[in-house]
Amino acid sequence: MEASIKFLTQKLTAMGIRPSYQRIKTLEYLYQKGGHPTVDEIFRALAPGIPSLSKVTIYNTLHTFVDAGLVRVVDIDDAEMRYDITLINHGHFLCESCGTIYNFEVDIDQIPVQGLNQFKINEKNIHFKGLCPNCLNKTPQNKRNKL
Amino acid sequence: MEASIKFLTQKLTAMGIRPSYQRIKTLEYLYQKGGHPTVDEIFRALAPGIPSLSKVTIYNTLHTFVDAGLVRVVDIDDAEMRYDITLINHGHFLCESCGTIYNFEVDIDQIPVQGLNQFKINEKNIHFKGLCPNCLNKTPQNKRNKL
DNA sequence: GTTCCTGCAAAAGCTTTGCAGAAGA
DNA sequence: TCTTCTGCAAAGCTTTTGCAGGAAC
Repeated sequence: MEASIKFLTQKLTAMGIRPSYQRIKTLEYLYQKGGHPTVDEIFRALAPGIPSLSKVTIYNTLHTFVDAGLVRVVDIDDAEMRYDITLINHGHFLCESCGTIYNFEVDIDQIPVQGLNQFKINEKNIHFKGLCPNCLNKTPQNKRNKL
Repeated sequence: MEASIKFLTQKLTAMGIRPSYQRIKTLEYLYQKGGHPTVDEIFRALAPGIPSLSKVTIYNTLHTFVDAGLVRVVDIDDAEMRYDITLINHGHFLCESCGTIYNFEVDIDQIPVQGLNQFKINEKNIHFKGLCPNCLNKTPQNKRNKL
């Protein structure tokens, strides 16, 4: 996904978010990585380039992004929060062996549900757990230790 | 849901779990309450009846139950884990105003997904967020503060 | 100049671990 | 008796909060 500094700056400004260097770099990482990183992963990726960087700033930045609707929280992981910039309808698959989170396509609005007629739905999440193809091909299949 | 001491004891024994008083009471609470309680909620409910009870025991007990497949972890809540004894296919709806978690019916196996042909799926979760009817009827609709 | 942001330090909160005594088989 | 369970104390970890200096507008 293309993510020039100019594009990122404009994106932030358009959202009413001040385009600080830390925020630009965090947003850039989210676009380039494209996965579902934890705060710690983002921090470890950006820290070498921003020696003064604090993990608190990553927390602050992500909260700002979530409040602005720029990223979404993925709470498929019991231990840590994960953040996801892809906003189109998709589900998440957590491999219980290697811990990788995959996206898969799902038309969330077509899911037939009953009993929510009176409810106002703001957010729909779907996540599966199991084993990914890579781990299925390895034998024996060791269950992932909880980190 | 019926949950006599005898039934609970047999249930635990059948699962290979020693039917201690704490475990019976925890299982009884899960059956009677039927909701999606946190560790703290279970602890506060049982502590008056078991003065010596420790929260650690609730953690141990729930881990035992989860390992045995007796209950399921519901990770719709960012802050705390919730546990759910209903094992039939259903989704969870979190009201962002009052924090209540509702069940709703959904045929999870009928959800059309693409891209998971090579994956082994062990667990399927679906959770929505929004406002429940009770909170919709109240105006103004205050957004729930993060706890 | 004023507002907002960053990041250090510390605190807060949930969960896990180590261990000694108690309970169950 | 021997294994397993309970629960106190303490630690581990992620996340939040308070605050002073600094950056952005």
